[in-house]
Amino acid sequence: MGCVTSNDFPSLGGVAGSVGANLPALRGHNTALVLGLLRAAGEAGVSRLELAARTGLTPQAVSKITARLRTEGLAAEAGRRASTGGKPATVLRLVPGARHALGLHLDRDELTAVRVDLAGRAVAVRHAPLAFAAGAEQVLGTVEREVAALLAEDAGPPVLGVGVACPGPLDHTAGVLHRVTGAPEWDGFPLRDVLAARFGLPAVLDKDTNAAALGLAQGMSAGTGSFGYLHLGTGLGAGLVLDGSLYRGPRTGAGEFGHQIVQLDGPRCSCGQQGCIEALCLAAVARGDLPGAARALGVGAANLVELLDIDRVLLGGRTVLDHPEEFLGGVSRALAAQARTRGSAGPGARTAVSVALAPGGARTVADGAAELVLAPLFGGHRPVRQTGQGD
Amino acid sequence: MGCVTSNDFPSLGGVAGSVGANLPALRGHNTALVLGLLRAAGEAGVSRLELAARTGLTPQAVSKITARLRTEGLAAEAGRRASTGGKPATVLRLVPGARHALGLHLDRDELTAVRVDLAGRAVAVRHAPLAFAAGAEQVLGTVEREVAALLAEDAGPPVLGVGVACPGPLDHTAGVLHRVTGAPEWDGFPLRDVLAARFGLPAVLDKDTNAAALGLAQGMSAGTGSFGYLHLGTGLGAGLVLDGSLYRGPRTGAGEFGHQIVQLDGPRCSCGQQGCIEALCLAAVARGDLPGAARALGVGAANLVELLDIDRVLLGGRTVLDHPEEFLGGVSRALAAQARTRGSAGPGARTAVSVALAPGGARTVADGAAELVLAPLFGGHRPVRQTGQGD
DNA sequence: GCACTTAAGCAACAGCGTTGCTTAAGTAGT
DNA sequence: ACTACTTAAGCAACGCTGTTGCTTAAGTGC
Repeated sequence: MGCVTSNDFPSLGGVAGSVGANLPALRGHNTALVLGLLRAAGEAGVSRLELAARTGLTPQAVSKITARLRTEGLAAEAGRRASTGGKPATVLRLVPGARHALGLHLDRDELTAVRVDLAGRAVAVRHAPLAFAAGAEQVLGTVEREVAALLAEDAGPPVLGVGVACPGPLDHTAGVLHRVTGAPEWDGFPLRDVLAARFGLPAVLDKDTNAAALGLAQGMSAGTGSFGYLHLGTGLGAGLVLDGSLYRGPRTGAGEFGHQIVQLDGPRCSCGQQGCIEALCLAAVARGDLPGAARALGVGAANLVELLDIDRVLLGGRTVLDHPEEFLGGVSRALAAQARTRGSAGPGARTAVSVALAPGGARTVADGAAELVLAPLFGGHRPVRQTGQGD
Repeated sequence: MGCVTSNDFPSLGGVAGSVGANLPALRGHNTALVLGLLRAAGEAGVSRLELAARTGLTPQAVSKITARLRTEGLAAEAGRRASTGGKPATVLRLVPGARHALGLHLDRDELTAVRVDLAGRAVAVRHAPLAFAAGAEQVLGTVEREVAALLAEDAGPPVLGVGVACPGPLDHTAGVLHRVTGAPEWDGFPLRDVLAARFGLPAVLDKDTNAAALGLAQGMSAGTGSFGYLHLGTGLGAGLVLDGSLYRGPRTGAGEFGHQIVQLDGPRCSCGQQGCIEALCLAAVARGDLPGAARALGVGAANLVELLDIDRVLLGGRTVLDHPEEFLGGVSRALAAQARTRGSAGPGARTAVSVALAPGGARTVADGAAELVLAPLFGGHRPVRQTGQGD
């Protein structure tokens, strides 16, 4: 019988149900894979043979793919490696400046807009005050002005699209906002399509925490692996990257970390429930009890680690950035305490999950928003089952 | 029997990076997709044109694929639909009896072994007492006897492999057990490879909760979607199906639901921490306070729903099965309370997540273990990039 | 300077889904 | 009955994919 194995191709996201694959899809998959490896290699570059080894494709296939990428200007040769006894390998690198993407971070009181290259590095950054609650027209005006400024950069490469990150809740698939706290008139606003129409560019909408997590995922070495990004600002939310890809949940509702209940019958939260992490954290911060806030956050992080087996916890958001030491310390203490309870011998033992501040500081979300546009180019690094070579 | 070797069940994780796809992979993907749709259609069957519409492939491609499946005996024609103005459609159905798979549930005191067909229906079931803590040789002897009995079925179809479900922790990728509570000698035991060698069949090892969740995922209508399976027996664990595929985490550690902390400074748990759901639940059950136990479980379920945006919660395990009404009621009350706090107007509104007992009763895990073998055949229903792309 | 090793490309090839057309098998109108 | 139309499905040719076999390029080591 023929081999009946499943092979997954990376998702473009939002597609309902499973979809068959044809030759263009195959080609796109492999191209994205190679581009992703080129990107991950960064300045150091990769040789064709290394690409072949990592993708499982034949060297000849890699040669064909990289030749296409070079003619499109996305990749270039960049010197040679030292010989290892034979012809020295030619190093290939991504050409970061071949394309750009825009990232918008619409926060409650500020807009951050970035123009990034294919490596995800910002080549232009703009800030502007914003009154998100002031209504659509005013906000759209500000957005349009800042984006126009970024697009006006003289003779830059093609811009692939605009990634837009907002506070939730919203629907990533439909590109529609839901009832933003304190700004009811946005409920149901099709922000993605409106912006796409105004700029004549593809647009992607996602929650700020999701965008940040996606951007941070790019920075991590392993394409696979799981981590959580915890964002403590005016509220508390999380972005989850599971097995190397952003998990949004069926309704873009995943990552509502703030209203995890960690204290039965605890203090009342603004959401109506009792004992939510967010309520505990914000109350502690308000009364100047940073260790208490950090501890509440740490317990939530420990729960997250326990439930999802994640490798790493990254912290961000204004409140965290205002007091980085306290929060890092509190969370890592909570995770260390948790790790101590999981036996310390045998192959099942694991050390405490590492905690760190999310790199990028105040620009984490905007950079991540641009990544919403870039990520599909690079295949999302999802593990794919190896081929079942015919009989 | 062709290509069904242990190579067909590669460790899905652990692979370094992503893998390229070639023509056999493409073919395997589409074949699995079609097989999955045939399975989902069940007795009713599907026409070729419907398959084409759902996969996005051309009718001609579907004809070729289904022709291959028919010659392999995996699919068959089964009558015709009523005409809708033209030639009536030919109905295709999966031939469930074409292959079988075995599922083993090794619990602490009992072994359940099933032989299932391609539809996942049990065609033979065996039970045997087991002393998991009594050591490897004794357990393996019992397993071998029961499996031999199942394999001896006269002239059955080829058996694709053996799925093995155990209490955690363990490593699905390596097929190795970790320190099972109360049975330290199992720590590091390569159960998967030992069983594969003894039976001469591919074997897959996973946690009982994961196996159960995988099996339950098969039963659900939508191939995509997320749900959680909560298992309350001697311990408390969870199996997570996210976006239609089982989430195990990097170290098969996901789903450690029992030690989610929901009460800061709560009662001490056997794990060393305080306020774990498991501790609260078990203590409540021990003192006959079923509503209290159900409430603790409900709060945990609500946290799960909030964090992962899941569609559905399924309950199982002995303790739940002993008092189904109490737990169903308690958990659904907790979820309803949570839903009330999320505004009730606008497109973002969602009704309370549905709660139900996991179908299958005491055989949920064993059936799911068999599904560990079957699932790769059917493609896992993962969303896949749409065709075309181009530049 | 010869043998060897490693890198990469050229050309022919097998196999995938697609396209264009044909055949099969019904319904609906006259 | 007969034609026209609709829908389902197969046959044959095709374009394009990654693969295979071989050749060329460019180093190292004795």
